[in-house]
Amino acid sequence: MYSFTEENYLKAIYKLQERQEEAVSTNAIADSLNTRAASVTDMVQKLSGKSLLIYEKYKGVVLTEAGRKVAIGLVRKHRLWETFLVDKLRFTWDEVHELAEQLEHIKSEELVDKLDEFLGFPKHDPHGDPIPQQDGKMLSQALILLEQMPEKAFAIISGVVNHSPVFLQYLQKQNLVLGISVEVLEKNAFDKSMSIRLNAEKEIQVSAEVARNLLMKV
Amino acid sequence: MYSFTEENYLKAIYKLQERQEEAVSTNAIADSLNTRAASVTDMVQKLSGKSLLIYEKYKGVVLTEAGRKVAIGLVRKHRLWETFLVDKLRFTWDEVHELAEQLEHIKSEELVDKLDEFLGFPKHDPHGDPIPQQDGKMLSQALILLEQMPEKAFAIISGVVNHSPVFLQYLQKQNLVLGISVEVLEKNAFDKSMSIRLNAEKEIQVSAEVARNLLMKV
DNA sequence: AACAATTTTTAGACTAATCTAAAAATTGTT
DNA sequence: AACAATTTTTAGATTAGTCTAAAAATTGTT
Ligand SMILES: [Mn+2]
Ligand SMILES: [Mn+2]
Ligand SMILES: [Mn+2]
Ligand SMILES: [Mn+2]
Repeated sequence: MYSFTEENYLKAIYKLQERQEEAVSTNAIADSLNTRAASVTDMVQKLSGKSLLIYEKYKGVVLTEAGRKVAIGLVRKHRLWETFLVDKLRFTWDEVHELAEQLEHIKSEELVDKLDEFLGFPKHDPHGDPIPQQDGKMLSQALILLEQMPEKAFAIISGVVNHSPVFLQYLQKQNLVLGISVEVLEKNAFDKSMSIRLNAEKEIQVSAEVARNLLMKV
Repeated sequence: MYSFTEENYLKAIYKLQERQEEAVSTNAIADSLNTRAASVTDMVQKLSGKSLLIYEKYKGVVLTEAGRKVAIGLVRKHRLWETFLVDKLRFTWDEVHELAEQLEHIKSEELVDKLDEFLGFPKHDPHGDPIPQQDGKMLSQALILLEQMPEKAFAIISGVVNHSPVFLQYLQKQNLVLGISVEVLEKNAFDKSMSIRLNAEKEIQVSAEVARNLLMKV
């Protein structure tokens, strides 16, 4: 078993690696974990010794298959717990991330699998992120940003880029939640704000900042 | 907030204090936490500095009201999580203790209260132990041991003294589970074993060891 | 190619929690 | 009351994870 701290490093590296193809830098890891580069160097040397990642001095790190497996297991647990908190305990989607950060470190394969079953094998968490299955696979839909949609196009709100509570609370208040259908009425060339219609009913304005943080399924 | 380790010490001291009136000894704590007396001395000095217990050199420790509150909070979380695992996730009563040992350290008042509500405010955990409420109070029924019951008496199985998985599995197999009504048919003077009837139906034999580990509600 | 800026590593120190071994205090027995 | 046995505390070390400051390597710019 891996320590709480080791697990957090592996998940952070996995998330950084997700976007880019290159090795993950020491500073990038330090930033994402709110720690110092020196601490990161120590830890990646330790994780390298356990064959969870490949580390070359001054070259950054890449997870091994073993490291990736651990990280995906953590993502699976994190997203299942978030789903439990929202679907069963009636937390709102802006309240669950920090709790899931704790719960994802509970050690038990059986627990996570039974939780998965109890929740009805959900495919997505409360933020629209895909939930990895037992075998580590997860379905990734092709989503586009709201800002990329042309006028007159239709799509369904299916995810968020920014996961901050303040953004999620704003979306909730505007009823910009998962599953809502959106029609683009007008794109303002000046400030990139948009007029959109929700569920063929209410018409609202959203800023460019909002438009570039909403993921849509066409 | 208190560390994982501090919490474990507080709960262990609380449990040891429950039975006896006197101060809890260093060795008793060391035994119950599988650690060394020297480590216990260090930690109780630290907890004393935080006013969670009263420590006098060579005299043992007693929890303060603050320390007691923390410990009861942990017991509440432990027993609610056990109830969740059995009632919702379909674990058996012999499987949940170790998992609850992890889950009881998740930090969130709101989570435990919502879990309580989700479970329908249960009064007892899967082993018959009372679940403390938000205010720290818990109802304690007067229970007696099966071995103390006279012949021809009736009572309901309401708790266990020994919580070990092997004992719980044995009880399950014999259908000696919570809620079953028991009639004492005969007490064997030689080996203290007993003949009992379950739910006015099946008749079985239980050893003295079993009889002194089953708690009954008259 | 040389130098400056940035990134990364190393060296050394700190904290929380633990241990062993030895010293000190308490308890039990004669 | 004296001494032995037991319990508890102290002293000093260890491990995981972290930090700051300084050294080393890499990258960017002229
Ligand atoms: Mn999250
Ligand atoms: Mn999420
Ligand atoms: Mn338990
Ligand atoms: Mn229990």
